[in-house]
Amino acid sequence: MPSEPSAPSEPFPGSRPTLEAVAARAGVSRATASRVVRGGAGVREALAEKVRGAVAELGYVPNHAARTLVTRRTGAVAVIIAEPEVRIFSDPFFSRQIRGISRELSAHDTQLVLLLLDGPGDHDRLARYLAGGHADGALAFSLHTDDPIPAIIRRAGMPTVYGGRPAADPAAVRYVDADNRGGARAAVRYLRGLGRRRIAHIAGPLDQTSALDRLDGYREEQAPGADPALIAEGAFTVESGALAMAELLARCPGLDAVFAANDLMASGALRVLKEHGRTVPGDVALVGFDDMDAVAEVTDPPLTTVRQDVEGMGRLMARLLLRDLGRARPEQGGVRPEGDVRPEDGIRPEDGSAPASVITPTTLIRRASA
Amino acid sequence: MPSEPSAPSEPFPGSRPTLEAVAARAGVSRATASRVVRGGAGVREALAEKVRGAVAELGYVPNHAARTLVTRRTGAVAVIIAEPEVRIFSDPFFSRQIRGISRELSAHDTQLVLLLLDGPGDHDRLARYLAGGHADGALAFSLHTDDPIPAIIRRAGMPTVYGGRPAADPAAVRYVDADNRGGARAAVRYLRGLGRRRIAHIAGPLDQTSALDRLDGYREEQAPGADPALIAEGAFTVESGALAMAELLARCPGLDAVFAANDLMASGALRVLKEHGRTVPGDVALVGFDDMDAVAEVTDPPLTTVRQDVEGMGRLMARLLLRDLGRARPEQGGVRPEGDVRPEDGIRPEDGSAPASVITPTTLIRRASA
DNA sequence: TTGTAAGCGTTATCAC
DNA sequence: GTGATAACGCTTACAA
Repeated sequence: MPSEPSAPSEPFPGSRPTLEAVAARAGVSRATASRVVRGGAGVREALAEKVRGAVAELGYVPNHAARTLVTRRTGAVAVIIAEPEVRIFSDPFFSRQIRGISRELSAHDTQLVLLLLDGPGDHDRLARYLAGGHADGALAFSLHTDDPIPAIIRRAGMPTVYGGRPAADPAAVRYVDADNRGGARAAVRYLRGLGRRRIAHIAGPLDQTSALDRLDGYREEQAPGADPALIAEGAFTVESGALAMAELLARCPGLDAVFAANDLMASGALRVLKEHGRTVPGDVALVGFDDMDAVAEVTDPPLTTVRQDVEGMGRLMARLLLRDLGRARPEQGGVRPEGDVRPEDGIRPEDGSAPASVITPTTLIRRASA
Repeated sequence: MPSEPSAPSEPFPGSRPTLEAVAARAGVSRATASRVVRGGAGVREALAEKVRGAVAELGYVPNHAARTLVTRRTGAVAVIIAEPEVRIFSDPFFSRQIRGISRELSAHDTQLVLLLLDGPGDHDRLARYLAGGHADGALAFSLHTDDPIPAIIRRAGMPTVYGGRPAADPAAVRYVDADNRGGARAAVRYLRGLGRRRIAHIAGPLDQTSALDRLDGYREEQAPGADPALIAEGAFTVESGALAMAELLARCPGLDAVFAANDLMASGALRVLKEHGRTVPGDVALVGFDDMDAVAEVTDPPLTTVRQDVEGMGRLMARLLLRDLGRARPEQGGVRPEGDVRPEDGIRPEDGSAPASVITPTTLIRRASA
């Protein structure tokens, strides 16, 4: 005997209506009801209409667990963020990226499960989570050279896209990164165009590829044989920028420009420059990186800086992953093999090898500091 | 005939081992294997040991969907953030709160599903999501007076805790909020203690309770009959703060202090004060709110401001919700009825009525601007 | 096109 | 204590 002879037109308090109830209500089999709920291909319109009616009256919503159990697809993507450093949350970088990711995922009815790892203790949890089949794919941010997380993810064997080029074996994975090197070059070139000749650099922590790439870009635009004393390493924080600046002033009192690897460090540098009686941009021109508006627009003077489209990068990460999951966006037109990502989205890395990673462009934003 | 006669000692490539396989391997029934996997109460130690061995050898991880299907518990909590305004992501407020939430949830093996709503178009998606039984409870941030989201959540009928006091019917829901009024009072009191007498206020958008409460606090500490022209409304952004400051200077050139409802507006105000030739804190003392370090430590001079423990508030939200879900933390000691939240965590609202909401304390952080 | 029925991997209710 | 066995709600061959 099938469930209720006649389902109530209002959803039950507590237990939600099942497909069985919808089928009964519409006078069809569960199979047909299921077909209609999933798009209705191959069902006579008359019946489909009845089923849709029943769905509406009953307020039916598919049970996700049941569906996942049989399809083996969760409709969810894990976003993995390791945060050994507090820094991550004192700048809006991740927020922005996540917003881009979220937008793209929800456009494809995919849920975002956020995994914030607090330290090595959480690695087990991550492994268990991925193994448990909670998510169909993963988006991860590669932070440090020696991060064990990529290995854990690889072991889980699910499609993954990284945010930022991983330090280890970047050719083996898919990633989306800003054109850090190009952005740095543009910054230095701009300073040179201003007539500056003794351009210092405050680098980020050199176990992160973004910091390394910016340093590389800086070096490439320097006059050959430039003084290595013009480079100081910071940690992407305000304080470290201040420290580095003090060090640079001591070593090279004659510097007339500074390119800092991010805005936070630039703001620290700015403070120290003022304390030492240097005017900005008069005595020293200053350029940052990130265009983190909460900082760059707030300093005095506001920072000239290199902008990266963080939200766009997030969207791109999600899009790449969805493609791997076989859920490329339909409204985007036909999906060309390896072609979902259009030229405007970024620049392909030279190698052009298997996992098509994407490098997104940066722009120099002129404000008052240089 | 049951599945494999003898399971392989290495996990299959592709399909993961099931409980059935573990049971077979250990020579017990599926029921017993299940008991062990879930804690092993009521199973002879010898057998339990065998099962644990099989689990380890096979690399067994429970299938989440199957478990959810029968227990009707997902082990996930939805975190709902509406972001009509870009502001949300240009300040680290949500990032911090989410980190607190994440920490508490993962300590209880609960997943965080992030729902970022991009506008009214996403309301359907939210309703469907909640109805689909993806999550056991919800954490939401109430942003505006007329937000329809609370109604949607209520209709879904799941335990919910709000971040920030909702404008509508706050007594009907559980929430965690900072002591905005108290913080504002402390700020103004401090300015008065400095000998300032014409203290202006740059309020936040008055359709948010946080802005309202800060305004109330300001008013309460003002000398009775203070000039209402000393109040200007902003929008929690740098630019709006600048605009408000210009307006205030025009209306009340004699002002000697400003209390801004957040740091971003304070920084905008600071810029305008300088442009008008006023020194800070010499001519005008300035106090912000939030202690958003990326801003408060970066301005010149750094901001004196009111700090709220955002991460702690996030943790508290999660803890309250977990309690409602019957998953109060064990290591916290016995769970007293309505008593999981200790006094140090915050101040109970006066009413003391049913949904025990929590108000967390604020602290004045002295820097150079006042 | 539509219906029947066999799972999907667990948990939970019983007997034993 | 332990083991059959019936759900849980859905998708999907396979038949009709």
